[in-house]
Amino acid sequence: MQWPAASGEKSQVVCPLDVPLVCVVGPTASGKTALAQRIAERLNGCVLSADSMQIYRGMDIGTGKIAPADRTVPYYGLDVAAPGSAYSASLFQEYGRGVVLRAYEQGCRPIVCGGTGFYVRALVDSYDFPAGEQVGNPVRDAYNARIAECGCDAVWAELNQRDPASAALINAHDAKRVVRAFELLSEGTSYAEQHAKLHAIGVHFPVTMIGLQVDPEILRHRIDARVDQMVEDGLVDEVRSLLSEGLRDALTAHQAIGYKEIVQALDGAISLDEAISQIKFATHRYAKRQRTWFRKDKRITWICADRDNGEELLCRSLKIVDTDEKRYGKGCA
RNA sequence: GGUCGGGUAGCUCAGUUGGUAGAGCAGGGGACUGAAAAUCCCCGUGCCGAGGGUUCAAGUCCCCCUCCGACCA
Repeated sequence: MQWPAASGEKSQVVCPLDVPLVCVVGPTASGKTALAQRIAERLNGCVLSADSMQIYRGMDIGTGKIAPADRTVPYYGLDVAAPGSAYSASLFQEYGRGVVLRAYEQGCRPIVCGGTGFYVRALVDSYDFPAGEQVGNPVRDAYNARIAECGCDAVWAELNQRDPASAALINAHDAKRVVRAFELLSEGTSYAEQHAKLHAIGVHFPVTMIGLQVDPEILRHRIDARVDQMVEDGLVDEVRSLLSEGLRDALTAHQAIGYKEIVQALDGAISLDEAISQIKFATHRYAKRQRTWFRKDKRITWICADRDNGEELLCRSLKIVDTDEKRYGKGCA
């Protein structure tokens, strides 16, 4: 996997900014939001959340969305979509890039707060998503139905007939990607073709990436405490009210950790205690995947957030931002 | 005190007629171009409670001890 060069290399920059775009990344419960907000306060900026679930209106407690009363700077990327709608990385790319450019125009510095690695990359790197039906894609529906009927392996075998290059890149059990491969074929491209571009991806915005690193054991305890707090704060009621708005049929929102489990508890399939412990375990695994995703991005400067020491984290972050700006400034001159 | 269960991987447990152990969960690692909090791939040595005995060979049979649970007193 190739990663774009450091932000200082201007030649690759498609859409140059005056200064690098600051991104705070890291696993869930690492303290991204608090740090991003503090940085935004200092830099006279705003926060752009890059989070596939906080994007949904009404999903507040379970996604760890910062409460309106606690917001000290303008926020973007929250409550952008209805929970029933299907959002995506490409929609976020379009939205997020608009936010970034508008903010710079207005002299407000956006600070990206990213939990969804794919969204951050779609925003910041030169991903080029092919055109096609975004919602209610008939190809997607058709192949999902086929997989439900014949099993994923059989449908993968069919893909292997039509497009062996793509099939070779996709595991025969990976239903999401098998379906996506057929979608891409219907759009005149292929999974293999798109995948090949990964190795040559450039940067769209120059970035300063700050990663919050927390010892896994400490993070696990923090997650558990946070889940208990969410339940105390009324997660069950939130899910109940989302159900009345059609959460059950929501393609994406229904997959959110903390929501799908509570839905099961409300249905009586599992007890509330079981749901709570499942939410904790699912969140641990999610944090592990986030760690894996961000770990390979060499642009990230990691800072230790084992302890909740906001001032220290802010100082270190501002230093990183400052250093990067100087380097970038030099590159431009 | 007596009877019966049971003590095997961090947890819940499998382990066939004796051939030195294996699942699920948890955990770890990895992949990822329009669902990404999704989806998928890889990773299991543990005094088989302690001690003794039978046997070429014991998690598995016998004895004894110990701990937990249930029942009877």
